[in-house]
Amino acid sequence: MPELPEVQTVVSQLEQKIVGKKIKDVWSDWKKKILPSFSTFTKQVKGACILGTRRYGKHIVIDLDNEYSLVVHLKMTGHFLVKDEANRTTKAFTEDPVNGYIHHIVTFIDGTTLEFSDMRKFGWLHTMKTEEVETLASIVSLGRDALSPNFTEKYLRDVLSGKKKQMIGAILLDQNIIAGIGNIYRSEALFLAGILPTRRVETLTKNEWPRIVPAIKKVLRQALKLHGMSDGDFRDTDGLEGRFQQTLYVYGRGDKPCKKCGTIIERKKIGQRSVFYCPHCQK
DNA sequence: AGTGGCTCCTGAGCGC
DNA sequence: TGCGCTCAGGAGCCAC
Repeated sequence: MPELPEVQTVVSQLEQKIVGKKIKDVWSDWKKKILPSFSTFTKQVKGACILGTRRYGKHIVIDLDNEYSLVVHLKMTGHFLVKDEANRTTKAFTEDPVNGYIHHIVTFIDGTTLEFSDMRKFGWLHTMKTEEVETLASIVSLGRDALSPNFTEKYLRDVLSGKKKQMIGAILLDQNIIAGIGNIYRSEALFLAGILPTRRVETLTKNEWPRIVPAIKKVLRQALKLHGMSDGDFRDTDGLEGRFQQTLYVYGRGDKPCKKCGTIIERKKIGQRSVFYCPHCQK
């Protein structure tokens, strides 16, 4: 569920909230998702201070001042909560069931905690030398970041020149081509671009090509502004929902009328994932 | 090269 | 009421 806008929301909030803090202790009740091991993790982070945060596609990187870094993937339902004396008992933390699946906790010496809630336990944390972060397999293989200036129509055309038979809907999900898009924003971006997800790359016209990259950037920027979307499980570090779901045109709207033309939105599977599209607005 | 299926995991929603 | 089924989904992996 967390895609680029949600992950960037978390990275920005962590930058504001935990940089400079010193780690006192760590705890986990789901150690199999801490790599390379919980004991290594403990040794490498205890006593270190947070230097800063970064994002690679959907990966979160938390750099420490001891030459180690913590790389995190939220996968589907993972999210970070930052709790302190002042906010620990807010309703978002105590009453929202989505925030109640805490499996990992980092405690700072000032009493603040960085907690990782993850209902489905797919998310992972991986400690390594800071200099090794960019060599991690799932990071080194990433395509250009969807919001980076170097993600351009030319880049997309070049990288897709060897993938003419693939469906554009599958392309948008491929992190090794474009980093950051997930199942929600691929449907939304293709709606904005007016292109059916099932279209093969080789059939895209000269009028359609220039619409793809701007549509992707537009939908991601809009979502980022609203702290992402939380139809399901995403929460920001305050435990609060994003607001983008109110602006969805097609995702999750199967059998409902298109907000632009009234045609019934259809749903289909590409791979194992649902894509939603308007058969009238998208060609 | 391009698909399809399985896996990790849990909760929601459904049919009976 | 409660059981069992299916689905949701990021991404790696394997098979055809």
